Amino acid sequence: MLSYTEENYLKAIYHLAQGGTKAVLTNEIAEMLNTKAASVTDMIKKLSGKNFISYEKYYGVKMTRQGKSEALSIIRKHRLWETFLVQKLQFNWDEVHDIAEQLEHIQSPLLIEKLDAFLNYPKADPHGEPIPDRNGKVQVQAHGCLHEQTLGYKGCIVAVKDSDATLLKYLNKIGATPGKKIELLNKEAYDESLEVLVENKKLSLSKPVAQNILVSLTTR
Amino acid sequence: MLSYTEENYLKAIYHLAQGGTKAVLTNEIAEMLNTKAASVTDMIKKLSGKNFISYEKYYGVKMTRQGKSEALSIIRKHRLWETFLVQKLQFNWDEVHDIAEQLEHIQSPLLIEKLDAFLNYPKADPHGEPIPDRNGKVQVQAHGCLHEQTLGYKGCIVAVKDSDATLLKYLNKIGATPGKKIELLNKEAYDESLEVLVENKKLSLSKPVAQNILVSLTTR
DNA sequence: ATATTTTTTTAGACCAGTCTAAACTTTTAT
DNA sequence: ATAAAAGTTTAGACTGGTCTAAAAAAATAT
Repeated sequence: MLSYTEENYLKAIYHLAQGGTKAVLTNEIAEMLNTKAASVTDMIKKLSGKNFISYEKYYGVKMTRQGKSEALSIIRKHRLWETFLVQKLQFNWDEVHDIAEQLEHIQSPLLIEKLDAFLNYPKADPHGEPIPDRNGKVQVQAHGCLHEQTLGYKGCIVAVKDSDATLLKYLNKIGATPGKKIELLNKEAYDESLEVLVENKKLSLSKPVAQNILVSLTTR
Repeated sequence: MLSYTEENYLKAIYHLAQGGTKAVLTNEIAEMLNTKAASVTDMIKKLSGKNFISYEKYYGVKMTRQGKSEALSIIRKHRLWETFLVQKLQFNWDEVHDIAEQLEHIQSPLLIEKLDAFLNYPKADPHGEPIPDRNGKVQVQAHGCLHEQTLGYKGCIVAVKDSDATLLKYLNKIGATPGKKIELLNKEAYDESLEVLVENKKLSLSKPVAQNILVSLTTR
C-alpha cells in the first residue's frame, strides 16, 4: 500500500506527463509539490524501486503501466469526491479542490464503488474533467483552448486548466462554469481579450483567463 | 493543527477516560492503540506540552478542557461519517468503523457542517452513540448494560460497547441492532446467557454478548 | 572547444513517530 | 520491611520524509 506522500508524487507526475508517457523532470515535480529537488530525487528512487515509474539519472522519469493505473485510481477518487461535494453538499464549484485533495487518500475500494453508485455514475466532475472508470479508462471529450478558437465558435465550456482558487472563484462569479454554452463574438487585437456570450450573457475575458478555459470541439 | 497521530491519541485517551476527567494509564493507551508503552510516553509529553492533557509521571494523564473539546470534535466527525455511510451509501452497520476511522481526520469545518445538514442533524450514529454538536455538547440517553437488567425489562438497544467487527457482524445477522425494541425473558443460571425478545423474535444471547449491549433506561 | 550556467544528485542532518533494552518507580506479596 | 513483580520512563536506534550545501552532469554561450 502506498503512503499519502507516495500517492501525491504519483499524481503529480501523472499530471505533468499529461497522462502520457512523456518524461517528467525533477524540478517540475519539485515545483508542483512545493518541495525541493533533493527530496524529489529521493522519492523518485523509492517509486522506481516499486516499479511505478522508470527512472534514468539526469533524464527524468516516465510512468509505468502500474504507475498510471495507480494515478488514475487516485484521480478517480478525487473527482468523485468533488462531484459529491458539489452535487450533494451544495459546495461551490471553486471550494472543493482542497477537501478532495484530502479525501482522495481514503483507502476503501468498496467506499468508492458505493459513492460512484450514489452519484449515479457521473462521467465528469464539476470542473468538467472526465472521471476514470474503475478500470482506469478515461472517456475523453475532444476539447481545445478557448483562446485558440476562431471567431463565431459555438460550444460548451468543458473544463478549466488551472485549479487556482482565485481563478475558479472569478469564473464562478461571472458564471463561466463547465457545462455552460459559450460563443466567441470578438477578439480584441490590442490585448487579445475576448468578447463571449455565456448562456446569453455578454462577457469580456482577458487573455490569461481565456487560455485557461477549455471548450468542446466537434470531431469531424 | 494536530497530526493524524496526535488526533488518534487524543481520541483514545478520551474514550479510556470515559469522557470524564478520570486518569488514564500509559499501558491502557498503548494497548488501545496497538503500540508500545515507550511510544506512548513520548506522545504524552508532546500532548501535555500543547496543553491537551495534564501529565504527572508514573500517575497517568488527565484530559484538559482543551483536550476534551478536541476529542469531541473528532468523535463528532467519526459519528457523522458513520451515519453518512450507512444512511446514504447503504453500508451495513458493521462495515463502517474502519472507513470512518480514516474520514474523521479530514480537516474542514465547513465540510462537517454541510455533512451534518445533509444528514438532517442526526442525534445518534448507526450504533446508537450520540453525536456531539458543533460545540462539543453530547446529549446522553440514559443507558445500562443488558446483562445487568432485571427479568421482564423492556426497552431499546441504544448501543454496543465493543466495536469489534465480528461482534457487530453477528449482532447484525441476528437482528440485534441499535434502535430495536428488546425485552428480557429469562436468565439461564448455568452460563448466565439470556433469552430475549427482539422485535418479536426470540433470541438467545451469551453472557459476553449481553455484556456488550447497552439498553435504554427510563429515568425516574 | 571550453567556460559558464543550470539542473540533478549525493552526503549529511533534522523531525515525527516508532521500537528495544535498560533503568527506575510503584505496587503487591510475603 | 523487604523482595519480587508490574508498570513507566529514559536512552539510543531506526524509518519515512524533509532540508541545505556541496559535488557532478548536462545544457548553453562564446
